[in-house]
Amino acid sequence: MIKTDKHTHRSELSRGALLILDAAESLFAAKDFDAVSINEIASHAQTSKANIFHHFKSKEALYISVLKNACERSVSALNEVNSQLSDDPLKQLNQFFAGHLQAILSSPLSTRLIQRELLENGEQKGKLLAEEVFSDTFANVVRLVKQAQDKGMIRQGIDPSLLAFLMFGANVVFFESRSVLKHLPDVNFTESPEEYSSAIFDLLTHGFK
Amino acid sequence: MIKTDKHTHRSELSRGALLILDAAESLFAAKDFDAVSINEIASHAQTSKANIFHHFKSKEALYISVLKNACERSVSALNEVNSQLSDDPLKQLNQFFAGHLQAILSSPLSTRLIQRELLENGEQKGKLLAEEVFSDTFANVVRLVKQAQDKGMIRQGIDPSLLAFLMFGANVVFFESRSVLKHLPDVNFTESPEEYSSAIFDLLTHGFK
DNA sequence: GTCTATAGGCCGATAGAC
DNA sequence: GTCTATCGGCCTATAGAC
Repeated sequence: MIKTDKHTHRSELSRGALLILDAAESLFAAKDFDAVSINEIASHAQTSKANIFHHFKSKEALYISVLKNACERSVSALNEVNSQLSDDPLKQLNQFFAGHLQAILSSPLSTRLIQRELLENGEQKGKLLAEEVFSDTFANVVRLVKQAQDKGMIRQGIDPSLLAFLMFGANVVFFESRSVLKHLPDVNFTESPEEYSSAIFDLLTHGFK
Repeated sequence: MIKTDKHTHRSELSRGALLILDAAESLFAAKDFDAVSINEIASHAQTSKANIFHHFKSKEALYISVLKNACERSVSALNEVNSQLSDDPLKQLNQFFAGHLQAILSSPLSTRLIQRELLENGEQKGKLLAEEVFSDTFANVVRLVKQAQDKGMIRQGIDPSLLAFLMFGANVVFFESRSVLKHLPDVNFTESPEEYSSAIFDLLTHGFK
């Protein structure tokens, strides 16, 4: 766990602090840590700079609160996806894959925050992110793959973690690349995540051969 | 083209300027634009702050020089990969895929720079990046897929650009995720890009079924 | 809890000597 | 081309009134 002496969960924060947290989230999601000033957050939250330092002991502490919140929201969104699955392991996999992409796209702020954290601080905080954010969901998908494998619906030669990784990866890359994808000729799937999901899943299922 | 009144190609730069450029590249690759100060670049290049402003008209101009250089190096590395291919379209695809991952991993500085540029400025500069960096290489791979499709080696239902995208994406995500991947249990492919390449290509070829 | 005012530091960029 | 010295500005963070 990250250690912070102040409250970090939304439920423990006062109303004023929540406004600050939300303003900070949208700004930290849009721009790098250093590119966001406390003044800017203050004016977005319609309060004063000093008041931010009253609620959060430093700029970094505020950032960490924002990040933890985003991680929690992200994890719980994925748990929700995980809880609404059918019985057929293959269908489960398909549903999870589509749901994951939807979750990513419907909370672009959290996604961007985590993505940047991975890019800038991955080498230091990779372990933390692995354990607190990705581990459970990833393990669940790996388990799904293994179940399907046991029932003969996925061939034995497949490495479950590799398939799981590629499924997550396909979604993440879609999110990351949209801004450039839409300017490439002959790319038709940018505007339709559902089509993308089902086309990728079909490709992974049957291969291109 | 980005317009810059100063020289931006390495060959046009003096020795002093090159030292600055290299120092700047390693720092800009490691940290965000705002997190790198001219003072820091100066001390890494063993020169003075003022001298940097003598060679580059602003911090941003220096950053753009660094970025353009990285893009050019990245493009030419991929062209090299593209030029060493066999006749069989499918083998070509496989070779390109493996070569692309190798190229990414062997120039992590350029890769990180471009990745960050996409993350931070993708919405504005997505078109520029698409046209100047990704377009040609992407088109080449799409063409490879179509050739293989014409020869019946890839089934007709496959969208060539989708397959090409997933191949690039699989490599990019591998690069991005290594710092967290290596902390996930049951993931064995992190340390071996070659294994990863061939396993993914096999998965894409035959599917998991 | 919220404010104004300000401390103290580092920033990008410039002037001008050599 | 390279340097030292310096400017004006914005930054995080704090002091202290209300």
